[in-house]
Amino acid sequence: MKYWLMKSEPSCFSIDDLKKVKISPWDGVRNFQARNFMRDEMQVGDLVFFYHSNAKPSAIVGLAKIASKPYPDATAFDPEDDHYDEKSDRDNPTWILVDVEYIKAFKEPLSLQDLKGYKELEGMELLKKGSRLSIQPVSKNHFEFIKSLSE
DNA sequence: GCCAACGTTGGC
DNA sequence: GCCAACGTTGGC
Repeated sequence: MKYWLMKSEPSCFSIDDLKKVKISPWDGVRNFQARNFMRDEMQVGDLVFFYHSNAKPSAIVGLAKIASKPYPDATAFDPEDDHYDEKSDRDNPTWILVDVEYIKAFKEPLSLQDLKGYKELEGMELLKKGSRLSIQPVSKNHFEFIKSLSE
């Protein structure tokens, strides 16, 4: 069992959107590091913190889980899509994703600012200066600590 | 809207 | 393979 944090701008796709559809492909990722986590390391059943970036405030807002094995991101082949990538080959797709399934939204979002106040979370990728990685592993200790904060 | 940090691209 | 230019992310 691994633990993850996945960022999304709520104006684009929020925890409420995921709640409505229950399960959704995590499409549009165009960063190799983030892709590699989805392609190589995620397992069905892994738990995920859903994070709202560029939000007021930016915060961890809920819990989800990985719900599929990796498969190609269809939006990369759609010229009408914002995330179209003309260099991605259907026979050898560049962009790979997994499905994410809603578990719950936290009663109170855990804001980035608040999270920075806990010494227990020192070293967490999300809290590092200049951290932009949109999909990142979370250690078991950090995951359980944050989950306990949400309860 | 600003800007720091970081990733990607392309000339050489 | 270096690195300048450019684009994107994301906090503030």
